[in-house]
Amino acid sequence: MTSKRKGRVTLADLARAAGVSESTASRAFTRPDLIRDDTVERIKRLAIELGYSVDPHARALSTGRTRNIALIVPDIANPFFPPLVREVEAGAERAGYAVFLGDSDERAAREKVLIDRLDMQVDGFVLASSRLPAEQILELAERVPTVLINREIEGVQRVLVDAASGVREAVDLLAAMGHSTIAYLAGPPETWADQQRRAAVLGGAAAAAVTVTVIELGRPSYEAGRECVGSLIATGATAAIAFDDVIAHGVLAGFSLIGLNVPADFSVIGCDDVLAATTLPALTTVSGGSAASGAAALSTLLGLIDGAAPVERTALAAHLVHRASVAPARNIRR
Amino acid sequence: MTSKRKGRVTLADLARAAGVSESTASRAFTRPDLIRDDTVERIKRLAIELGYSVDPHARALSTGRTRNIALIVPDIANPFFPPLVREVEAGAERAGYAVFLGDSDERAAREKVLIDRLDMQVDGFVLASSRLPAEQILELAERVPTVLINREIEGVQRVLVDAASGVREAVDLLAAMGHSTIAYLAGPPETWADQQRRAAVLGGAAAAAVTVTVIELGRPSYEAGRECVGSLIATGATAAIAFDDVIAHGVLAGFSLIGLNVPADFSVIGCDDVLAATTLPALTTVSGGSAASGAAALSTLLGLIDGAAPVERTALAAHLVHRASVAPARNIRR
DNA sequence: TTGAAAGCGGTACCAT
DNA sequence: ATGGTACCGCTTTCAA
Repeated sequence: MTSKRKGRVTLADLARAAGVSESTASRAFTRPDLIRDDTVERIKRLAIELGYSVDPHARALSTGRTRNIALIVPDIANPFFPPLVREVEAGAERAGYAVFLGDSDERAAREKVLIDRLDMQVDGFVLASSRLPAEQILELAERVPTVLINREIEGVQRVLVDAASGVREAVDLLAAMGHSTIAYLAGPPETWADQQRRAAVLGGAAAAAVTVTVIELGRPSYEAGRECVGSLIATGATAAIAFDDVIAHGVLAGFSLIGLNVPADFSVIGCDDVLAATTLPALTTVSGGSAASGAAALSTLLGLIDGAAPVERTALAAHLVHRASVAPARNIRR
Repeated sequence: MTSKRKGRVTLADLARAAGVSESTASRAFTRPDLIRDDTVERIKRLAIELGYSVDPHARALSTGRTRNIALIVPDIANPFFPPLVREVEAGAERAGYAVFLGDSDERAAREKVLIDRLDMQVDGFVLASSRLPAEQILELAERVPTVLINREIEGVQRVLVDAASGVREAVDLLAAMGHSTIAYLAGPPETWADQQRRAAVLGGAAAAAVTVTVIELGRPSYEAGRECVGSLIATGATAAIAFDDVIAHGVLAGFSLIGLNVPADFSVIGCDDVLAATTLPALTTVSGGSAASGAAALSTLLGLIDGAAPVERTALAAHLVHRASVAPARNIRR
């Protein structure tokens, strides 16, 4: 029993100083209603004076509750996540929870390892864009409170950024602008977000009678966007909807590099609205709310932890934000 | 004693199943060298079979070590931090540590609260760009292993991105390009990073005989950068060095908005190199290594935790990365 | 309203 | 090489 850090003040010390039993001292914090007011006050005063604070481990060992939660993201460097993390963080702090952050590097195996390491140390999980197979998530969720962000699994609490409606708007806008051939720059096909957006583009295009070519990009990145411009033009499309803003941003750069003008020569629409108006031209995008999804997931999780049965599925409406990267069609090849 | 989650397998269960004492079962994991090889193997196999895993709280309570660390940042949404977080995260996982993330929202008070909440739950802290008064940091550091990033306090372990040399290069480049009047777009004056960069600009300018005006911007943001362009031009400067890339990016937008061309009409240099070549024009910047500082801080912290006495001060050299936002001077006013 | 004492799940010292 | 057992610091019956 390696004694802990420095001269930590324990509950026993506090109780002795206050001339009460440990039970009473403990209750002064956990069930003050059971203790005489003046006693409570005396103990609390003494606690501050002596610098006492409860040992979370000891408490957790005895209660089984940790007041910690875990947030797992596939890539903290992807601009979609920082605002989400920020909200979870802020909300957790308000509720008196601390948060473990795990970065799975987009790999299911790592995600699993992170979850296992954290499992016993938290009261619940928020899994953002989880890459784990559904069975594993189900198994986890029935054992410990778990909320998914942008992953759809029946029976598991989840918060979904419903980009579909916004993507429809995007397709309709392009159609209205005379774009009869467009492209969808796809994200990781294993993600719910891509599946949903892809379906929305395809569905919307069919309804509006526009032709769409899907270009697979793999890991969504600025470079991938920049480099796909050649094949993009080759499809004969006059406009593109990208899986996310990062890709769209790259596309913007790609066009600029070859001397083509967006939106005059080609229209581009992104998703997520995480770059705000910081691109040139300002990116027209489907705004869903990275931050909002974080906030929603957190409150759902807190509800779950407190034994409530929150809405199992929360859909956050997304809508198209018109900025400057879309204009009427005009054939760029001559 | 609210029993913990579901039917957790405890060490006692495992020991019973293996027909050994708890001591032996425990040692199979912590000191396998003390136990007969076949016994160790049998216990470990059984552990997997039964789904046993040690309870971190119980272990922490008894050993005083948590295998957790805390990372506190002022704003996870500031692009300087995600790569840093990523590195800390990755390194921690490799070493078998989990990481708590705290976002102080640039406020010392919140930072203090976060630290207090996490204090007992971690083996050490990494404080990035801490806003806390030096005494508080010193007090913390002498009680628990602590490493600072971009904060200079004698006696406390720290990792510093030494932008000075890179900033000098920047000033020299501008001078060589004929810019005789430049501006420094300052960051939060209470941060070490700003103090250091400001001094480097001022010092470098004096040495190169160029005039420099400092423009105070407060919280560094894209908007602040975009909006300061007017006053920037009013100073008569023909080039600017910004506290960070985010501000520089805003400045780029500001110029574009009023129809001025960077770098033809005005040269801009950033700091941190977190936007890579994603701006238009690609931003010339002082590259310090957000990621590198995270990695360095983590290994320093692990050293500290293991009782080593690592170098107290690690300076990461920064250098100028030439991209496209700088060109020879040319008076923009006529 | 308060106290005594039995855990919570491990670790590590002291024996054997 | 293994076992017995006293903690680690707190919560929570059960009694008084």
